[in-house]
Amino acid sequence: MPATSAVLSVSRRERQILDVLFRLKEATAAEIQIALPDAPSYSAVRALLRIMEDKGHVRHREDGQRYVYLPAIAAESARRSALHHVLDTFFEGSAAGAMAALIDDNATRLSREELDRLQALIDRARRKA
Amino acid sequence: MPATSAVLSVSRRERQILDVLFRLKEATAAEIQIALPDAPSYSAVRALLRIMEDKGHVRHREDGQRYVYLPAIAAESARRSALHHVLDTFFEGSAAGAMAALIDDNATRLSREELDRLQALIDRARRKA
DNA sequence: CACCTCATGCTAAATTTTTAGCACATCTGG
DNA sequence: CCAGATGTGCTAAAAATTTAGCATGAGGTG
Repeated sequence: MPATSAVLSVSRRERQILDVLFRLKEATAAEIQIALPDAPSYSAVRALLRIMEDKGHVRHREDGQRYVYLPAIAAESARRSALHHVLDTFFEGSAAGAMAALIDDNATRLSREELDRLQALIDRARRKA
Repeated sequence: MPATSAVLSVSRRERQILDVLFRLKEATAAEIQIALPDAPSYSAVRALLRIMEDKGHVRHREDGQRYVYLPAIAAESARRSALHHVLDTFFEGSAAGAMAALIDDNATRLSREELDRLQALIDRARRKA
């Protein structure tokens, strides 16, 4: 269930790494290694990160003497892009369709607070419509 | 912005092909080729499809003498999986958060009918909650 | 200071993906 | 019946991804 950026040119591992970074906001190579499915070697992770930095997919800041990596594209836009991709692929572009699926999904479990919040958003959208 | 199945082991092209198949429901190699970003050769597409069929990612039925390919996993579960992946990656698992993002997104544009439909779903969820 | 740990950068090699191109079968139209 | 389109299967090679492992530097400790 890959689902990351609009960048179609990321390899499987790169995609996984990006996913981890978005989830964690930022992470060291070691942390990424742990978070990765069927974890590759530490060395492999570092190599990947270096390559991805070249390509501009990630960047890093130095903390003491180790590197802490961050996604290079704003979480905001990556998120929008990922959502739209799912919409286009599975819901014929319909946001409403996707939301319906989310609400219906048992695993979702919306709390009363969340429902209120959604309610408010819908009311607002209605006024604009 | 890849976003397909839970199968982490798909390559870039395989993922793209799966995306196309989910979007189109089913397609011939030629149709897939056209729909693919920076289209590869026809021959390449067919080879990929054969490999993916081996791996069990797609299957085909015969129409006359050509093959029409379909995703091997139900759109339903692929969809759920893709949505959850996006949720986990970008919204800390919160469906409500994702929905909020969808509603807020200018590109979304919910019609009055859709709003009504969502409203109904929310009401129903509320009763269950 | 000598040593151990934990970083990094790099290169070279293994593995996977991706591609092209042949050989062969079926259908259609002249 | 033959030629041209279109389909398939397959194999081999090119390209890209992914991996391991070495050399090196900084920090901390007995």
